[in-house]
Order: sequence, then structure tokens, then C-alpha cells
Amino acid sequence: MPELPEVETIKRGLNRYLVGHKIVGVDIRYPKIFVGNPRDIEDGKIKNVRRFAKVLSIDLDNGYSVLAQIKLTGQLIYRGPNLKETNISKKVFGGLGGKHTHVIIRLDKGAVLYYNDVRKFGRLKVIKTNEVTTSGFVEKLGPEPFLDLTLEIFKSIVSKNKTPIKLILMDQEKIGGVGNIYANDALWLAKIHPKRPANSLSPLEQTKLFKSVEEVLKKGIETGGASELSYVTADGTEGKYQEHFLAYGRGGKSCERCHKAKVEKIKLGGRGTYFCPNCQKL
DNA sequence: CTAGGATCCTGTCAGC
DNA sequence: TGCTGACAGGATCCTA
Repeated sequence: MPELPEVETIKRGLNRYLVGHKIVGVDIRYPKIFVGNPRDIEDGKIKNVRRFAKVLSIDLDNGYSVLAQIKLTGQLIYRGPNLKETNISKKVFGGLGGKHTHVIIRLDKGAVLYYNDVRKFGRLKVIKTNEVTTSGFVEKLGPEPFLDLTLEIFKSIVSKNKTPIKLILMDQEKIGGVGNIYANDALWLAKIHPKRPANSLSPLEQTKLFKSVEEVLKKGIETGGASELSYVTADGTEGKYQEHFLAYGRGGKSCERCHKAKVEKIKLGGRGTYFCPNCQKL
């Protein structure tokens, strides 16, 4: 669930809280999640946190970075002097340091960065900073909305593929950062059926979809992301985009735009897919 | 090249 | 009440 807006929100929080802290130790409780040598980051001072699509890179001043791919249920939560907030969302299952806390990064001044992950799909990977952009996943990422995904490039990607448009939007090697929630909502906003072959979109539809993608992502960032499953921000609180869902998760409910049909739920590429059969025709 | 399925995980929920 | 099974889903890997 964490997609571009959620990870961007976490990035902003981590930049606010982590920068300047020194890592003093790493406790690994579930080894599969932590890849690389924890000693490489000990004594390193956090300089900056970057985002590449849905991946974060926590850069240290000693030449190493921690690549964080939180996937479905990973949470990076800071506690320490840079934060006044003490309330933690109940979506932090098990609490901080509980059964779902798999890595604890101890910082100076008594601060802590917790990695929680109910489903254990996420990974924290220690890697040299100058290898971040050439490492497997990051190198393969497609252009990203608001960054290098221009309308021209979007049109060229879309018109070159006959795969259903929703799968193109979610394919990280074609377009970086868009996941299931925002793909569903962008297609609803653009009134395009998720199963439409990408290359069947008219030039007008291409432009409309491009703008819709940017619009829903922007809304996601403004509202701090969608805390539908277990996404929380870096201070452990929830985002609000789930209050603005257009199609995602609205199966069986009346379409908010036409009120003439109920949002349908189907499976596409193994993912829950929501659309209005009246507004989004094949 | 694309399509489809299995895999990793566990909380939640439907059905009996 | 308690058990069982289906389901959710990002990315990867494997087969057809």
C-alpha cells in the first residue's frame, strides 16, 4: 500500500527527525529483513534521506546508506528528542518494540528508529551510497511522476504497450511510484476502464490519465498518505487519504460521480481492481 | 515479449 | 466458541 505519497510523507518526516543523529547500534530480531553488515552503519551520522519511487535511502556520512523497501506493512517510526508527538496509531500493531518490531536502530541522544512489519515483506539493506542508484531495484525504476515522467514520455510508454493500462501504471519498471490505490483512483478520475489495452487510449485520454495520476498523487501527498492497511508516518500517526478514496476499496458502493452504478470489484493481474461500470466503459 | 501463477507473511473475516 | 480456509498485496521468480 505504501506508494509514492506514503513513502514521500515518511521521507519528509525522517528528514525532519533523523538528520544529525548518529547511529550507535543496530538490534536485529528477524535477520531475513536486514541485508548487509550492520557494523557498516554504526558510528555513521545521518546526512539525508532520499526517495526513489517507493524506496527510501537513508544516507550516512561514512559512505554507506540504508535502503528501505517497506512494501505492504513496513513502518519506520522515530522516537526521540526531535519529536514532541507521543501518540502512536493503533495501526502500529504490537506497539514499538513489540512482536512486530524486527529491527531497532539505536541513535545518539537516546533516540530510536523502529522498523515494524506485520507481514515481514519489507527489507532494510546496507549498501554503499555511491551504489544506491545502480543497485538492482533502483536502477530498473521507470520515470517518476513530478520528476522525469513528462507527458511526452507518458504518452510514449502508454502507446507502446497493449497490456491493460492499469498494469502499465503499476509496473515499476515502466513508471515509478504508482501502486494499486492510486492506479485505481487515477483511472476512475480519467474515466478509463482498467482493462483497456494501453495502446487503445486516444491522445486525449492519455493526457487526461497523465493529469489524473498527478492529481491523485498530489492529493495523497497533501493528505499524508493512505492509512488503509498499516501505513503510518515517521512519527507513528496516520495519513488521511483513505477519507478521499475515489474508487479504491469502494466495491459495492454507489459511484460518487454518476450515482447510476455501483463500483465493481474485479481481479486484474492478481490485484483488487475497482471501477464504475457506467463511467469507465471498456 | 507477455501472461499467469506461486512465493513470501499474518491479521482479519466468513463459514461451519 | 473454535477451527479452517480464503483473502489481501509489492515485487520477484518461474513456467508456458
